[in-house]
Amino acid sequence: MSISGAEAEASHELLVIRPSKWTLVVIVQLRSGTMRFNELRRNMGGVPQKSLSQTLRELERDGYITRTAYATIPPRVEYDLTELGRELLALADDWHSFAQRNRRAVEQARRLFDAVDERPAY
Amino acid sequence: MSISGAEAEASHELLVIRPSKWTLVVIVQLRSGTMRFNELRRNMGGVPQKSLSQTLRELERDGYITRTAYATIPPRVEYDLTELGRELLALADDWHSFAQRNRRAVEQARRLFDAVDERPAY
DNA sequence: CTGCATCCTACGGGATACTG
DNA sequence: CAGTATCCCGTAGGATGCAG
Repeated sequence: MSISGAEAEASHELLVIRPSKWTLVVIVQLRSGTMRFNELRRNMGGVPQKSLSQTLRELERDGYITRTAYATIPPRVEYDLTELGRELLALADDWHSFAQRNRRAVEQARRLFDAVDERPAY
Repeated sequence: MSISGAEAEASHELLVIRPSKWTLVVIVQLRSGTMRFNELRRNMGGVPQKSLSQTLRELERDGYITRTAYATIPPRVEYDLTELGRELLALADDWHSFAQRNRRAVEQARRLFDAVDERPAY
């Protein structure tokens, strides 16, 4: 399988792998099951309501999560991963695993790179 | 393995999975081996020089690619994947594969979602 | 050929206030 | 409780011109 092709296609495909700041955080939060809006909000630290709403909306739109609203007072909305969402979760885990394994190496590489103040003729 | 934890930690980890617009495009371009600057540029479509430079610099800094400059006239610079870069390439392939498999499904989900103009009480 | 410097615009995303 | 509306700002990133 080769990715290289028309740049438009490449860009298009790669768009899928440039999630917004909070998308994958939501995905991993829903790992253990159903969650409500403010429940997510609390568990995700300082995420603004606007960002969370937008993220949830887009995830629902793309079919990664479901949204179930109950017409009670007070209102109550539950979010869940779909099958597709669980696949995305698997990918997120892969990335996280990768990041965990190589965090030190990358930090070290950065320090080395930054230490070379004599970087001539770029 | 659980991702959930302090939000700061989660954010930090997830930073690694929010590459810039061109990072993964470069990575997949280097799949087949060494490439020069303008060679990359041509194969990547309309990428501005600035963006490509920045991307290459950061990838080098983090240890994903190597940069070899030859002091010839005209100058010549070659880029290559490191071992770490190849691991990143593997992840990129996973994402691409995922995107390929589910492109239709996501498009369909979007159409369905957008078709519901009666979405009350969000 | 391989970059850097500059300018400019669009957009993500945070803070705050308000609503059903 | 679960959002929307508005404002504001930093930064990504595109276009252009210049340099070694």
